[in-house]
Amino acid sequence: MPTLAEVAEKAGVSIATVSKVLSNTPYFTEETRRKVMLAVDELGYLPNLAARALSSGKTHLIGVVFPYVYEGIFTDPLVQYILEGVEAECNERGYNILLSTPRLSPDGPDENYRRLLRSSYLDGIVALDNVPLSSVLLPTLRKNTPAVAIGYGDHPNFVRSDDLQGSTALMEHVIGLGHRQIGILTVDESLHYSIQMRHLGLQQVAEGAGLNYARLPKYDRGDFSIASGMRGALALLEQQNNLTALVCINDRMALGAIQQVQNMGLKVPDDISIVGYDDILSAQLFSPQLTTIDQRAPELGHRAARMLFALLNNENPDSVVIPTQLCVRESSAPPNTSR
Amino acid sequence: MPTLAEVAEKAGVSIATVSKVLSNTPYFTEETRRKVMLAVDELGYLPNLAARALSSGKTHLIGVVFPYVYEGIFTDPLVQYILEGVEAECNERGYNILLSTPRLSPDGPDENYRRLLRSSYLDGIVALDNVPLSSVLLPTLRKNTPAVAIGYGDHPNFVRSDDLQGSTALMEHVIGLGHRQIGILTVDESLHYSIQMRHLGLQQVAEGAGLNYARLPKYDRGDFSIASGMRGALALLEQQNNLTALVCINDRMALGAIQQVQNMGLKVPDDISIVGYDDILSAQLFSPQLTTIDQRAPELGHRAARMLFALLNNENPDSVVIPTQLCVRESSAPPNTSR
DNA sequence: GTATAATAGTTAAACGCTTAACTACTATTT
DNA sequence: AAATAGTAGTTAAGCGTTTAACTATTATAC
Repeated sequence: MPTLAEVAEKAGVSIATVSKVLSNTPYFTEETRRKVMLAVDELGYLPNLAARALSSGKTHLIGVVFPYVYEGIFTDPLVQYILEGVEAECNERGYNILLSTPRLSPDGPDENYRRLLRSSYLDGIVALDNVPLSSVLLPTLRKNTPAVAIGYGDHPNFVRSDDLQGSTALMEHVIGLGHRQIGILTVDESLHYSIQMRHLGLQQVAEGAGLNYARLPKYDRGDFSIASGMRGALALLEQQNNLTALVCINDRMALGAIQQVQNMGLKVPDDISIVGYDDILSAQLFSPQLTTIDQRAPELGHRAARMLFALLNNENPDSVVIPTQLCVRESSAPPNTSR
Repeated sequence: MPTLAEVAEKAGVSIATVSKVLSNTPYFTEETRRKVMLAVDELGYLPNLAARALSSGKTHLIGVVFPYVYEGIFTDPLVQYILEGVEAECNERGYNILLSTPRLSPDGPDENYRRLLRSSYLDGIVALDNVPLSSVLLPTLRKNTPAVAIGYGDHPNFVRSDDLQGSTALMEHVIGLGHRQIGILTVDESLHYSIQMRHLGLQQVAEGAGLNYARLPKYDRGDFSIASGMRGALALLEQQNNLTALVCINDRMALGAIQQVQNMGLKVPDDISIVGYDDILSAQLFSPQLTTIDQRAPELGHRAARMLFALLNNENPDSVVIPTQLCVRESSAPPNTSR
């Protein structure tokens, strides 16, 4: 690979001149600029990014961090959409994405990740930070790396979906339809801040309607999977067979629940309403189409990236809470009073 | 951030000694090693990756390249599974992933990407290379960057799914059920090598069964989307209403086709069989469950990454063709002779 | 008892770029 | 006419590592 020195020699100028011409510094004649560019073209010169990074302290590399808290994180629609959004913003600005998926433990993220964070290799970081187990962003604060958290991690710059508003809207929809015998399918909330917020929304609305939330039939040993949705629906209906609605903490569990109750000979929504959260692709394809909450995940990625670039620009962007959208489809209806 | 020099001073040895101790070179006393490690711990030293990259020429960064040929590539299940597989292998070895999504044009990939490739910033590259429009790997050959292609791009090291075998199995299944009035829903094959191979498999089996493949009703203006599957099914059935089977080039179009024929009052598979290709998540959730081909995409990612590490290790790995698996589910059945 | 090999460390060059500090010349102001 | 400001380019230091080449000491062989 040709270096600046070779370009400089070919163009008959100094190394510094070439460097400055390439970075568009003023004070050069058209003639010099032309000579340099010609030499660059002829040699096919491209800057060595490592050298540039060492010298300038800028890598044009953005770390995008998804803690690896369960198998197959890239098949998580939230992760996909965030990536989509961040990629678009970075591409537009000529930044590259370094994808990092640290393994978490109570002691914090793994060694490799900590090394990366403090290696001066990343100009900035966007991290999905929703896991109480350990924050992936704590170390950035110490080193003053610009960073944006997506979620509820304790960080000055964040973007998050309004889980409270979303779950409130979802529960209001269910209760507004007239349901009172409601089962909840969820996961261990200690794993996820956003899940805690969703629970809070469900609880507030339930109690506003005079229901004792703590007493509602609840299955909380799910793991977001379809299979666990099936198990959960089975468990709840065996426990109390007059339930008229199941509220699920995510779409995949809701889809599992629908399959399970259909297998048991019940009709959705005639015999039982089932609602989810996320609005994944399958939610619209499934029959019946799933009533759910669209959390506008691509927007999370876009906003987080734009916020990060504002930080890199020494601006002072405001944190953002993005409202969700209730999608009423076929899987929810008023309770069947004849049952 | 502390540097080697500071560690060296604190430990009372030279910079070179610290560097060598850290990279586990032999010939040091236990005493020296201990002193160095102590200083490293006390200062919280972490190597500057840019400096290391410049000096050693190794970045421990693997480029993972997905050409951005359509909106929302990260929601493509093939991309997800490949990423999943590559990530697992890289994480195990302490390598990081640089995610690159070049925009393609007939002149080749975009400027940014070409710059990246030749910047000495990547130790190796795994690229999804299936688009005849332009190869994303051509430039790597010139620079001797170790690279593995996933797909049919013209490259000495590749991993690919056996699309010919997969489409052969799919068509044999349909014809084996007794179908002869078969419609094809597909996309413009000039866009994708793998699609060309799938067509070839369909054609060979069809002609082996005495059908004139060129004469089969065909809709080839799809774009992989559900919506285009609906349009395609409508177009074919309007053209010829005695079709007993639709073979779709991917699952999303198949799901669209099923919805469309159901809207038209037909039953799947009683009135018409519909099969897809890919085995996406929704394929198993949809009702009826979709008969399709599982191309074992995660395996593609794993194998490609392992192949790349073999190259980095100066070994000479063989290219791989991975067989697919036919998944027979509910959406296909023998033709209804009463129609 | 000397040559050879192994061990334990140091010195200094190199990687390729950016940029502060400097020189030299020309144009403008007072 | 001298001082100042603007333009056009060069010199050289510095970024933080790695590593070849070197020195010095100790152990082993014959």
